[in-house]
Amino acid sequence: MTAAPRKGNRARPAPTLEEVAARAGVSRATASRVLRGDAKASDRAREAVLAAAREISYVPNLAARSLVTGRSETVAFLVEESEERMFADPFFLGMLRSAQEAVAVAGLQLVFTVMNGPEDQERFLAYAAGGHVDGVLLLSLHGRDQLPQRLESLGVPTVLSGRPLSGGRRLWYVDADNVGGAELATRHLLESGRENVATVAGPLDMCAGLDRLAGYRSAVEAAGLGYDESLVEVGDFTPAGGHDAAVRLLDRRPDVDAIFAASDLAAIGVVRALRERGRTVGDDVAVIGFDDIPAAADQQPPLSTVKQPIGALGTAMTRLLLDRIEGRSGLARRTVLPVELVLRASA
Amino acid sequence: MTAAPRKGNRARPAPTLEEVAARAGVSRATASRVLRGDAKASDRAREAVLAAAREISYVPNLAARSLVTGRSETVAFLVEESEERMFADPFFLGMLRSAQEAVAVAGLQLVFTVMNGPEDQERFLAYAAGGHVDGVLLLSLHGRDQLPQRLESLGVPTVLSGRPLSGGRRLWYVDADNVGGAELATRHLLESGRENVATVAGPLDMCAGLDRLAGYRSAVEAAGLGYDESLVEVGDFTPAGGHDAAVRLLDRRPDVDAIFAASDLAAIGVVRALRERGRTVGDDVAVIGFDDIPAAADQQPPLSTVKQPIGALGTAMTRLLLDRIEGRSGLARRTVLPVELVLRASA
DNA sequence: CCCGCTCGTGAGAGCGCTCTCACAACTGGA
DNA sequence: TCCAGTTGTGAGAGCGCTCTCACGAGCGGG
Repeated sequence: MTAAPRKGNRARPAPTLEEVAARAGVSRATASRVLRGDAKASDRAREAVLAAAREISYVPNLAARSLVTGRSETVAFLVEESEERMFADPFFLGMLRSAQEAVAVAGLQLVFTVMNGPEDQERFLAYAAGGHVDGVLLLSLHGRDQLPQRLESLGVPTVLSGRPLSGGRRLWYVDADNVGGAELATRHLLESGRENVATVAGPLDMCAGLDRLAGYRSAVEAAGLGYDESLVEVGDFTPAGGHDAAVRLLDRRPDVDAIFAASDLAAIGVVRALRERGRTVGDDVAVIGFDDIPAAADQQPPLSTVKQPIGALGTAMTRLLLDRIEGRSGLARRTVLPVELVLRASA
Repeated sequence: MTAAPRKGNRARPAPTLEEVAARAGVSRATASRVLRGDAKASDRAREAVLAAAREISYVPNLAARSLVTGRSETVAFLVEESEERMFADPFFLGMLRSAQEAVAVAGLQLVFTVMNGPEDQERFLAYAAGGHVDGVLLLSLHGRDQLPQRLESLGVPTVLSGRPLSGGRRLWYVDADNVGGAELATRHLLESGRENVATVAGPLDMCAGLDRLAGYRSAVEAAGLGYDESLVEVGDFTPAGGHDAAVRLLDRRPDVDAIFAASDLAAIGVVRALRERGRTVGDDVAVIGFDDIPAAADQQPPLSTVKQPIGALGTAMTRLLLDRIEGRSGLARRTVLPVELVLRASA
């Protein structure tokens, strides 16, 4: 480490509350009260303090405040994905956007972190538990990762996007109705006369992947068809993963006439694979995705999909976290938002 | 304010350095030295402290550390745009991504803020000057906004994306060669035999808009053609703005046979307007954009453009800011990265 | 054997704020 | 007139850490 100057390159040290108080002719306590907007302060004192603060461009030192209040007025938005995936997936971006908006409305700040490996996790844990954030919004938890449990046990309130694979009873989360949405899509395909309705599932180490597969299965069985494993191919939530899964699926079952893909991104890959095989999307093979990302409507043909309320999801997560931080009681640990089927030309 | 519990919902108060020291049988000073990785500490002390810390799950309180070091190990990524624009523009997203990566590599955290109005600005100023961030990356500064100057004067090192309209001598920034890129594009259009080369300029309250217009003008004049205002229409960096500007342009000058748009997003709007008028893009009217966002290559026809090194821009900004924070000397206040012409079917 | 080292250590002074507590200065009802 | 209640204020004790400084132990060279 070089001999870095403290506190930026500021010419003189930042003014302190002490100086404001002295200038206003009151005590530190009174100055603090006024500056925090505490009701009990005389008008005379208030004006003097405010004027003094303005005159010397006083800005309260947040670290000092934080030290005593135990609050940082900051929450973290943490994504367990590569930067690549984070920025390629409109779902994550939509969540980031709505979380950022909701946090700003509440007057807090958002720390945005992308987590790639275990060492990132340790670093983040130290950061969060160190008191630089009041809570964590956690997206894309994989497998049985114990991160949320560890955060909670260190006293950091955490809200997940999506039901976790383990610890679902004790953790807090907001989710879309993945099972219901997958049922909706699959049932529609079945009812529109398709005979061999396949699915390109999402990653099975994530609850969204499992739930959407469960919804598919449930709809198939409800139609009295029996669950046929040869119609199920596991992919992931990316176009490449969807494409490859569709290729494997078509090799095995060329008679497929409908595919429910576990995400729109995967569906885009599925459509590409179908084209490569000379199949017509919509007509020959119906395709339904999941998410309703903006690009879905721009596909050729426009992609039918299960619309997730992405903005509402992000807002709900953030509100829940903020309410927990505020110590509000009577909050539900789990919130499940409804989804809806959006039919376009692809199905 | 409700009576919120301090420090989350933690059962017992977080362990302090004091407790680690007691458990390890050393002083607070020694424990601190070990935990910070300070060289001078005996192996015996080191092991004892590390073991004690592990046993009681000690995590240093960052607010306390911050209070004495004056550093927060956090930088802000601030965009002066609406959430809408921030998330619709791949340029901003690319900058966010590369900044986030570079900051993480350095072991710091990123606070992500979108600023919509003047009151947001005041709030951010208080936050930044309050010591919760060590520096600011500022994007999309409009007009003669004095925010960077104010930040600097409060001791917060700031690095801008793009040369500011005012204060360019004293502020720090990283920019692409906007003038050169616009010249490149315009010259190419001229040299490929186009006679009425128009431009849909960017917003003129931003340096990128002005510089790209200046580059266009310089190329036109270098070709001995004289600057014709009827071939210039001001738009903004959005598809809608580009579309509307192109419509006005085509109304006025139906003889236009080439358009240089100040951004790819604007170019997409221009192409749409051209189509609506029954003009063929590439053939009838050549179009070149600016930025080389991923969507440029996916357009029909693929869009020629001036490629900005978005990732390198974000990385350079971040490195510069971190170097300033570290107090490194001999840093250049301005960095201008080269651009290149990418030719596709649209020109 | 003593001097001047280096090296690890601990005591203690803050960093700038909030918050509790005690107190003085007023109120108004008996 | 007195006493309870209210209201604004200041003194002072931390919050948990880092960092300076002084000190004692250990060392080799004169």
